[in-house]
Order: sequence, then structure tokens, then C-alpha cells
Amino acid sequence: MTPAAAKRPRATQAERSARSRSALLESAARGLSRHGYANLVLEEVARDAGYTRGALYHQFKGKEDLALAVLEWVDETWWPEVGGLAEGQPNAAAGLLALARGHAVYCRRDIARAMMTLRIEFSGKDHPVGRTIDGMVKTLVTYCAQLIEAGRKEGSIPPGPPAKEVASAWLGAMEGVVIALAGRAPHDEEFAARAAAGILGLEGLPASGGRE
Amino acid sequence: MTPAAAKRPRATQAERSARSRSALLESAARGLSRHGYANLVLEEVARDAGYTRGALYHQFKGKEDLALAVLEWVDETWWPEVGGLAEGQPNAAAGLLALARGHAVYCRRDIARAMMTLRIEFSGKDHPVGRTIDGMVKTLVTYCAQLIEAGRKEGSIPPGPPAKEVASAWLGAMEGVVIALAGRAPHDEEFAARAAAGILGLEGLPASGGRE
DNA sequence: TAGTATACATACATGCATGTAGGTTTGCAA
DNA sequence: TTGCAAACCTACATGCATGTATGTATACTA
Repeated sequence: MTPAAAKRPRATQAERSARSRSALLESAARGLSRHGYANLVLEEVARDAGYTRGALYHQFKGKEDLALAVLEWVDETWWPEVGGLAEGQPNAAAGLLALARGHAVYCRRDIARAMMTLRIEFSGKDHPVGRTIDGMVKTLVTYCAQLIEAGRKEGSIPPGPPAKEVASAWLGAMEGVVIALAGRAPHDEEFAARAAAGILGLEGLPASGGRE
Repeated sequence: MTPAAAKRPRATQAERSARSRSALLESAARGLSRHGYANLVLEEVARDAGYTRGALYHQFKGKEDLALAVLEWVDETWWPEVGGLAEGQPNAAAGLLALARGHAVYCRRDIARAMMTLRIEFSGKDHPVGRTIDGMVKTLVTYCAQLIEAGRKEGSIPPGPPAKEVASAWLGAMEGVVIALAGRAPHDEEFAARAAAGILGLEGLPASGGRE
């Protein structure tokens, strides 16, 4: 079917649109990182992407829709890139440390701040963006809490406060560290792992030098 | 002098003004915590304090001045309440853990978020609020870095990345944890200390509840 | 090659929050 | 009590960003 697709050098129409859309998304993510939602001015977003607000309003319903699209994009890229890192590890503790390192690496593009900014601005608020953020955080915290409980059963993580509380603290520490270091490799990764280990109550710091 | 001051039940005039000012300040701090700077609407601030915008504009030059006053207030209360906690400790490592715990306690009033919000919105920006925040953070980081270096010399803190980097990460983790737990005692304090210990590279978790 | 839909730009309208100016009340001093 | 200076309130003016409506160019279709 669609023999044209095979012949044509590029699906110029759809590709053009997709190109614009992702350029706008990337610009919006940067903008959200730097200015937050309220201070984000759509004209700047469009200009930084090489367009005008007209293009933006053609691709997205409005500011809110744009922010939600950024969140969706983050959600779709985070899990394959970072979320899976816990799988291949020998135990849950190592998995959570790998997650921490992976998150730090992932956040070297200035997306971490976008998430944190939106979370601070909207978390707990009765707003579509707030609900979306809270949903994402809840999913992540639940996932980490499961890892923690598994780790406690298998003995790789010592007992302590409720797993959900630990998971919340773990995530908070992650984001705090990553933002504070703002992608300054290689320490961002190192400190994320250290903070994670501390929160979980792990004693020896594993692989803190580069040798596992 | 001013024998009136001794006679009068209250310095009604000045006291009235001070009362209004601090009520507005407190309301503003809460508002900044919840909504951030850009989303902070001065009418709400005034109303929550029992006034109108008129009173606010009588006490402060405007929104920016109000935010700066909140920062000044935080700066003036933080050091006596928290900053001093490092002094009485046996070594620098213990001092930094005490600082972490103290900060968590201090932030149970929702001031932590106010700081973090403003920091995220303005840090690195060419704006009076941004410069003030950056100054405060720089002072704190420098102070912590000194403690870290002292701790390394005396052996209570193991060597590692540059002290300033460690201090930045330490502060970031603090704020992240405190925000994530949002004043949910007693775990906020516990996790702040754990994260701090992890960042610093301390092995045994000291005084983590003892019998847990 | 003509027609149409899509991608994008320009121009206008609206709302909302800040800041300011002018008024009213309250306290204090002669 | 009279007068003045505060604390405080009400009403207006301005600016800025969003959203919408309309216009133009570029790509696909027949």
C-alpha cells in the first residue's frame, strides 16, 4: 500500500508538521525549565523554535495543552531510557541506585527542571497539569516503593519507614540533587547515587569510583 | 527618654503597623510556597492577612519588594534557628547532619517551598530577587563547604569531589527531601539526615532512631 | 493546472494583575 | 478640640499575555 511512500524522498507534509511540533516541544521544555509555566511566554517559545505563535496554536490547543504534551513526551522517553535500568540489576538496591544514576544522566538535558518546576507550580492543585504531574509522580513512587519492599524482603535494603515514604524521599532527593548540580557531569550521577543510598539506608557506597 | 513608652499599654501606632507588616509577610510566604512568584496575586495575599491591597502597597513598594522582604525574613530567622546548630557538635560531619535535621524542622512551616520556588523561578536570572537568592545560596554553600573541608581534615568526612560541589549537592538534596515530604514529621527529619549522610559519603548512619 | 487542505503568519479582542492616585478612618500631640 | 500624620481602602489606568479570527503560502490531489 501507499506506493508513494516508498517512492517519495520524504513525506514532506507530515514530516514538516512533525518537525515543527517537536521543535516547539523542545523549545517549550527548555522554556519550562528556565521560566516555569506562569512565566513561560508563548511568543518566546515559538520564536526560539523558529516560528510564531500562529504555528504553536496550530499544533497545540493552547498553553495548557503544550505543557501536557511536554509531560507526555517526558513520560514516554523516561521509562524506556531510565525506568528499565532497574531490571538488569542483581538486586533491588542496585536497581534503585542504577535508577538514580540514570535519572541524573537523563536530566542533563534540562528536562529535570521542567518536571520539578511544573511539580512545584501545580502539585496538589486542581488543574489538568497538576493532576497529570501527580499521576506521574504517584506511578513512579509506587514503582520505587515496590522495589524497596522487594529489596527489604531479599535483604538488600534494611528495614525502616514505610516504603512509600522512602520512595517519596528518594525521588525528592534525586530531583533536588539533579537540579542543584544542573547537569554538571560527572558529579551529578555520583551524588544522585549517594543520596539514593543514604535515603535507602545502604551502608557501603557501591561503585562510587568507577569500578563495580 | 520616651517616658510615654513606659506608661502606655502599647505603642499602638508602631505596633499596629508592625503587626500588619508581619501578617502580610506571613501570608506572602505562604502564598509564595503554594503559588510561586508569578502566580502570586497580591489581592489574595492581602485578603488572607485580613487587609486589602492598599495596606500591602502602604507597607511594601510592590510585589518585588514584598518577595525580597520575605527572603530577608527567612535569612534572618534561618541562621539563629538552624545555622547555629552545627556549632555545638563534636565534629563537622555531625554538624552537617544536625544542620540537615534542623533545616527539615525549620521547613515544617511551609517556608522551604517558598525558597525553592523562588530559587527555581529566579536563580541565575538578572533580577533583584534572583540575585538575592543566589547570594543566600552562595553564602550557605560556602559555609557548608568550609564545614566539609574541616571535616575532611579532621577525618570525620571522607575525601571526594570538590567541597563546593558536595555542598551544592547537599543543599539540593536537603531541599528536595524536605519538599517531597512536605513537613510530614518525623520522617522529614530522618530522611534529611540520611540524604545528607549519603551525599557526604558517611558510612554508618548515626542516631537514626536507635532501635529501628 | 486548477482546486483544496494543511502549515504558518498577522491582526484584533479580551482578561487579569499590577501599580498609582485620591479618599476615609484612626491614632497622637498641641 | 483641633490638626496632622499615620494606616488603610476604593477606583482608575496601564501593560502584557493569552486566545481567536482572518489572511497568505506551501504542499498534496485530481
